[in-house]
Amino acid sequence: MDTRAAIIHIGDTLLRERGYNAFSFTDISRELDIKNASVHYHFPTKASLGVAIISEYEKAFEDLRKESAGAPALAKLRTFLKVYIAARGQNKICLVGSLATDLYTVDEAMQQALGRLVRQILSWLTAILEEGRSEGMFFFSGSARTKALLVITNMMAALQLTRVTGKKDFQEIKGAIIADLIGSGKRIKQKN
Amino acid sequence: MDTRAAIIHIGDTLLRERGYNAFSFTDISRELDIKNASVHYHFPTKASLGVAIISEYEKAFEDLRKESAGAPALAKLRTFLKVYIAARGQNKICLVGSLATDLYTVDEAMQQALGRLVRQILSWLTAILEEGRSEGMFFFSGSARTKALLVITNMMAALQLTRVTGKKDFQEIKGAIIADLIGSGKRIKQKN
DNA sequence: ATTTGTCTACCTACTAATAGGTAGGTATCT
DNA sequence: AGATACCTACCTATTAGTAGGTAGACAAAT
Repeated sequence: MDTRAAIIHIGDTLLRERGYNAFSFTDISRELDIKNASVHYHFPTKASLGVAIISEYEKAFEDLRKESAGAPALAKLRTFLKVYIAARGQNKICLVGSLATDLYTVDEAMQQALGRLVRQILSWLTAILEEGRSEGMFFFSGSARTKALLVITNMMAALQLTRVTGKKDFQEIKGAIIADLIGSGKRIKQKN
Repeated sequence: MDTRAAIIHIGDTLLRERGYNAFSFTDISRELDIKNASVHYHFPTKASLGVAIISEYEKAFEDLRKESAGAPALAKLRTFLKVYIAARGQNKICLVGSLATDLYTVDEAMQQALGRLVRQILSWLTAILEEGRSEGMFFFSGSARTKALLVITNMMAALQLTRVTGKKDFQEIKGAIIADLIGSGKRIKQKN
């Protein structure tokens, strides 16, 4: 693995484990057994590393979206949720949650990159939900975008909250989201 | 206002605006026009201030619970949600969300205090939901605790996410939570 | 074939600023 | 006299970041 990619990977890990203001270039350099100046060679500023990490997620989500393009909505949803399940397995929180907390302490370039990422994730999930509803697979009232906001906030904060309450609650939340969407409770569609 | 209370207040603000690792005793001392050593007089360590801030929330939630004790479940729910609405109005995130992000960078005493707070909030909301359901006011499937996890995660992350997507989305989420609970879509209760 | 120059990826050695925290002194009030 | 609430003055560690040097790879020019 090349150093630049390794720096991004370690930076991402530290960011989601400890938060943006709790890791330093020296933390990264120690992990790679190089000097902190060498990390600055690859990323002149911490903000430039931050933007690179966010961009990596934009790529990753774009890939997931393309890969699952032909699949049924439920499979797409599961692909989407796997991102958070994987994070929970490593006791990491989601990038968006981590950076939203520290939002006003980071560079404007990072804030803008984060905005792009959020819009991308939100539009993907909105499309999945809309598609699932028109397929008759998902049941929910209101706009697909609003439902997407609800599902994303559930998953985002589930990663944070269950650090305190325990991993079992994460499963609970994940299960409830899916059950609610596929209407396992045999709901009747409302007027409106 | 006495200095100790003022320190807690400013600390809370900074914590929820910028995150635990992005504020210092000097930030607080500047705001109060005293010296950083004077802040250390009231709180010997940063962790001790952190614990005091968390304890303040335990008290505040306890008070809210008592105050709303006689009210109907929907009124209690609104009282609960007001905490988050107020935060959104000030562009602050929730304490739990902020500290969960930085959880592994803070003192164990703070982690334990946060655990207590989370259990307290969760048990209050669970009781509200359970009560509302047996009153016939709220409709949801599954356990009240699971539903409480869903509502809390929605509100927690809504504060974070809508820093990026805009305040309107916060209203959207809040409205959807209430509509879902009171079953404005005229749902039919499922078997089980 | 060897010299030359350029590029990459590191290095040593440093800076100014800030962090959390401490020792010990002082003014005021009871 | 003793407690309270501040102060000055300091400490050590760490932060993000910089200046300038070097070893090795590679390609073109001699």
